[in-house]
Amino acid sequence: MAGPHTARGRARAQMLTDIKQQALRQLGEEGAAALSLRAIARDLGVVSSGLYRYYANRDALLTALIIDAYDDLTAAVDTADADLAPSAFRDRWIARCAALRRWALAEPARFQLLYGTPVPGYRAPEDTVGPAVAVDAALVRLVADAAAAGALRPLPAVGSEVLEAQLERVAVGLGLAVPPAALAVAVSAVGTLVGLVTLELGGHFVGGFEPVDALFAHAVGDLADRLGLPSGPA
Amino acid sequence: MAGPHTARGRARAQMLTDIKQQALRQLGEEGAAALSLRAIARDLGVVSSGLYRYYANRDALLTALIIDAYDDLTAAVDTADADLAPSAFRDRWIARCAALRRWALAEPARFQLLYGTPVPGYRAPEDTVGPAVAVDAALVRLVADAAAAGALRPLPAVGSEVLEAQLERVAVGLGLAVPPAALAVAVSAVGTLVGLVTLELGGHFVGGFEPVDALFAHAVGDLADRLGLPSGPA
DNA sequence: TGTACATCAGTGAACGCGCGTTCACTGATGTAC
DNA sequence: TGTACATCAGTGAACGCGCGTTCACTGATGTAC
Repeated sequence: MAGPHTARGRARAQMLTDIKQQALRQLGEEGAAALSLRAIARDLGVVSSGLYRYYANRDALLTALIIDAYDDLTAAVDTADADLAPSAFRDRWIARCAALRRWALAEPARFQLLYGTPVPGYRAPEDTVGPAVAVDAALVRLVADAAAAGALRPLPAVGSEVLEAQLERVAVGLGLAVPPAALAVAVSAVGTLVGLVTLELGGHFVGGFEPVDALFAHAVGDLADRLGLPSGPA
Repeated sequence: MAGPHTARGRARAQMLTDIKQQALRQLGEEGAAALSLRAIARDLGVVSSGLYRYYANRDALLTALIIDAYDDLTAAVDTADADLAPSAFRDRWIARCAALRRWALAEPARFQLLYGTPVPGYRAPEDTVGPAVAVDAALVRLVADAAAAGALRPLPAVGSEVLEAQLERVAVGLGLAVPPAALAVAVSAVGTLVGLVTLELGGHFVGGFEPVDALFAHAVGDLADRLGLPSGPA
């Protein structure tokens, strides 16, 4: 392995990102299933077999793209409320949810890569689990913060021992202290966000709710209500 | 056109469904993007060019599969509460939501065909809009029935003129009388259902909430609470 | 500083495969008199 | 009921295209003495 301080090392790093960048361009135009190493090589002015110096095969490239996408989405969600007062939990929730949608609309193909139909013949390796969970964690963390600040409305128990146990296990897995009932709302909130964005990207709202902004904002506000998030210090 | 009472007519009808059936088998094994006319022909013991007597091209077959899938899903949802008392709105809601999930888990590829990543290069024609809307209508209709029976909790106004106008337009489009605020909840409920099922099919709950039954039931119950649906005559 | 060797990026040809769609055709089924 | 013609299902060959991956190779970049 050449270090990053040799010309080779720098060229290699550049090429790795060039490949991903071209892959993303293709992804945006044709969808993940049509992602082709030969087309990427063509666009880069390189012979297709040359790519195997950088990625072991097509699946390895897909995995890299998936991990990058999770990381980007997590970062988008996590930084969305940077300008808001830490105690403005409701506004922060809204900002984070909106960031998820904004990212998805800006990068539909990458969103579909994460939450759409599994790519035929591709099986996501373990490495993608951590980055995938980080997205959920970015939303749940806010709820945990609100809980720590005593800013969550007390919710009725979930009323299912199985679910209660699962929720506790997941909270531990995330390393976050969230009351089970609140976590249940947060997780199904992730479902709502993913579902609404999926429907929007799939054109299911065309002719009805387009633009979807108002519907999405209402749904997000509703979720905040269920969590009992207060607007903050005003 | 040979009528349906000639040997040719019957053979033709049979072949049309045989093709779809083989297509569904392939869909289940490889995903929609990999659907191939040649493979279907091979499975049917027919030469690939022969299929063009039945479907103008690959897209036409995809369209037929999509419409069938919407129709099946709608039927599954619509008949899910047939055994329940008409006034047991809450139980009926739960039954209908559960039917959607059950159908999706039984037919994951067909669900993804409807709500997953758009098939590359395929543009859904207008004919699919009606069947797509029918699924939503199957869920909203129950809410409309509850509203007509005075069984919906009065909800606060949605607080957005844009959204209010959209909701009214959609209600008219569906031909259903639903208070705007309740329709907003119902539509975002569709988002929640699609999102949770999408996450489940994508393996996002593995190691956390599997089996997802309890989480799903809780989310559906929560939605019923927001609509204020009563359990019925007890 | 200069030379000998090792590393590795990128080439070009090849393997073996798959696809959608068109076209002229043969032979069986259906229709009209 | 029997014959002449029209319809149409299915054939087989072909067009033109794309793909992932392997392999032996050349030539430039890097390393160790």
